[in-house]
Amino acid sequence: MPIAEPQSSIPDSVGRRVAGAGKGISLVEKDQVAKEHPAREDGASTLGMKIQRKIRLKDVAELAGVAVNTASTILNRRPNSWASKETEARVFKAANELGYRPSKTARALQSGRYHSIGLLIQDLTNPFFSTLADELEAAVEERGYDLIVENCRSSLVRERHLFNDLTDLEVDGMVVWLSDNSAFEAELATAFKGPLPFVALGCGSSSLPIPVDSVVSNFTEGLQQAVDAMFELGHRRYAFLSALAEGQADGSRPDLLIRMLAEKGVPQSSIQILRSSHSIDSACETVASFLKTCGKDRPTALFAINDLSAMGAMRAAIECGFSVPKDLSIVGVDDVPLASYLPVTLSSIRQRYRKITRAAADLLISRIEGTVEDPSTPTQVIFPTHFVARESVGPAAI
Amino acid sequence: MPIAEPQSSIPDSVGRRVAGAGKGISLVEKDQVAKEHPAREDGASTLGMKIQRKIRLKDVAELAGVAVNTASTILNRRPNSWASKETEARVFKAANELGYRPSKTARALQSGRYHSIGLLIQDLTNPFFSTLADELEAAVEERGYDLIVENCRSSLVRERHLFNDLTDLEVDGMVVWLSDNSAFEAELATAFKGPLPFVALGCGSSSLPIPVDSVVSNFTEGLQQAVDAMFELGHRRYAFLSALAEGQADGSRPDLLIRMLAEKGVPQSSIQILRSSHSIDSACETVASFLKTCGKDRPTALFAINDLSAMGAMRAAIECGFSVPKDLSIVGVDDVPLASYLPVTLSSIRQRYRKITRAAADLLISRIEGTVEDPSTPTQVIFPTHFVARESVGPAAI
DNA sequence: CCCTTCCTAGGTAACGTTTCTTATTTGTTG
DNA sequence: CAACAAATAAGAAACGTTACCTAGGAAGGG
Repeated sequence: MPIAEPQSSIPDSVGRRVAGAGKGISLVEKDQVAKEHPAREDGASTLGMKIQRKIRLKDVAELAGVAVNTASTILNRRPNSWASKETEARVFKAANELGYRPSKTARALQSGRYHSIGLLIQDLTNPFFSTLADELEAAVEERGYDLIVENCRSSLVRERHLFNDLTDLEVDGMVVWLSDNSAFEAELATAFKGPLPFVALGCGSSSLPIPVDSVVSNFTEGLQQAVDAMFELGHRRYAFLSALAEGQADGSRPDLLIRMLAEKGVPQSSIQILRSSHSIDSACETVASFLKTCGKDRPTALFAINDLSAMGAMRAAIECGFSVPKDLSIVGVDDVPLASYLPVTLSSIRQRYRKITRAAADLLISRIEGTVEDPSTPTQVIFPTHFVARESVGPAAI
Repeated sequence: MPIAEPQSSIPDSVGRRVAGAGKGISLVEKDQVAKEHPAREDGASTLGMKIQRKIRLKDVAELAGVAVNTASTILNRRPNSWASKETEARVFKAANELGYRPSKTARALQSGRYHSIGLLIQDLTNPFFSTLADELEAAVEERGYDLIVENCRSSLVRERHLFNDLTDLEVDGMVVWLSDNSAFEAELATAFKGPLPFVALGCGSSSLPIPVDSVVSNFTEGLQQAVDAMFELGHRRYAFLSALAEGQADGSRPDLLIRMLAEKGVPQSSIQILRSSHSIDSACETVASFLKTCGKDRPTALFAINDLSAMGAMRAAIECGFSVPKDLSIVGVDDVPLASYLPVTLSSIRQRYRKITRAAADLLISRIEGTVEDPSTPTQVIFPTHFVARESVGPAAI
């Protein structure tokens, strides 16, 4: 509700729709009044009913008997809002009576500010990203911004396209979760120097930092906890369900796992790297066909690159006649809300959605509003991750 | 890529970023050139690097040696695009050299068209809605529109607020999936007469039709199939996990179930109506506390209002020590993609996402573009639903 | 009593497009 | 050979805001 007088609240919003009917100002009836301006006939709804012309600031100003800029100043409560109390009241009254709603478009065109921020994600149907979007929306809305979701729908070319045309998206800033920050190293650096503020999100390991504003989860800690726990449970043969290509996720993750397991004396030959795309069906297929062919030294534990893949893997295991966790323990990444509600609850490496989105919103908005101390150096925020054990892990079968 | 000459494709998009550097037109360096116009200094990135002023159509026109409107006409390939071949070529060349990107905002302000449509949904974190959004986005994008997701985040007041301020959202049309179409009857009717085209989505039963453009799933068929199947499996005591209030979902669903079961001789006293909010945790709690207290004539089958609730219910059953489907069979609604990948795959009443979203997009866009035969009468599209049996249902335990 | 200063406004020019109307050339026809 | 139509282009006015600058009157100080 942009229009609200300090003291009194505005009339109910349904009332606004029909207000002004008696004023002869904003309604066009049949078509007797219509000729004063060749008003866009809106095509639809041309049968005997009133169609309402857009109410402009000018209409409000006229009704209140002031100039448009005066009305603008008052309605926007600009600093140095000099207007007298009575004028102010007249303007608010007129605005409410007419049901004035400012045009965001005109505002944006003039001011260059959009009051919205964009979020670039891989795949909205992945619960991880939809949760992220949901949280981020809440975070930016608190601060007066709308969220525009840019969904790549799992297409890498769409991702690159959207990222390169970032300034086409008319927003004040962007939050981006790329499939692989290191694959976008050059573009990230370029974009950081560009006019559009943005924050890169991601799930990083020691290969960090990337030289742009960013909020990342430190994957190392959570993975270490998971590895410790799995080793403790007796697992000695592992599978890692990774992305299709190196480029489709933080490429260091498999290496990280290999290194951690090596420290415990697990040879690399006991670690199977599986690759699938990020969709659940692809994960399921990949794991199923692996389980059917891997013979006697089948892994007893599987790490998946995210929870969605982990779910696919779990399904594959079950379909192949294995029981989770008795025959195969499974660990995901993200800890999506759903993980703890599956029929076999999923163990996962938790990312702090809420914290990540709040931090990203804070960082981005301070960048947008110019309240950042040293604009030339990137700010990096890192949040820890940790392992959450649930039903999907158990002791290794001998 | 809005700017592309019919024959030749545009230069690579990274190149565009720095193109024009030698022309002395669009770049401001250090701050020697900067005084000709008090250009918005973009706060960020003020250290010795070039910041690029937005390239306007005017710049393109100047470089090409034509008037702005000429450039506009050419770049937009307007019908009656009279311009001579050479002029056209000059304009395209200039646009590509400068990396011109039209301002959507200015375009929208002038033309009143936004080239985007909005989608109003309850809860983006519900896989049903995120899938719907994903599909709808694909559908409208094919037809040249962007999708703007308006997420109510499960807040009914937000829903009503957003719906009432529909015209505030600057889009060419809306697709809305309300929590309960019948609760919005008056608003829907009003909005249908309003200037903004919209299509109502929903899951209806015989209480349809609603008198606005709409695309609905006929819930009756799928439910009938499910009821038949469950009865066949021997189930005689049922639970229905419904929305918190009548107003939070199609209110006729419980009645429908009761009626169908009555036809089979199942008395209403054998049907427990449970109520929870639409979140998975709420569903889980509700069902868990019900199962803990329901004593000996515990239902053997549960219908949930949607798949998310069904998952919550399944988890509740498991946590209470029951096995699905041995002790309790569970049926959801929606058939979200995830349903068939759960460790215990979920039986569900399938809605045709793809068809629904395509139909909604077609209908809405024909409305927007004025290609609808009789604009005053609403069009209604109904798709069938059907029952998909999976692991979560089985024969009733005696 | 006049010159400043505050208070309260209004005027006008942007913002970057599209659209409507007008003007110039060139070629064609009666 | 004049008049008229295409063809090609430009001019100017919108679209609905906000931003910057100027102006009138009242109060106050010298």
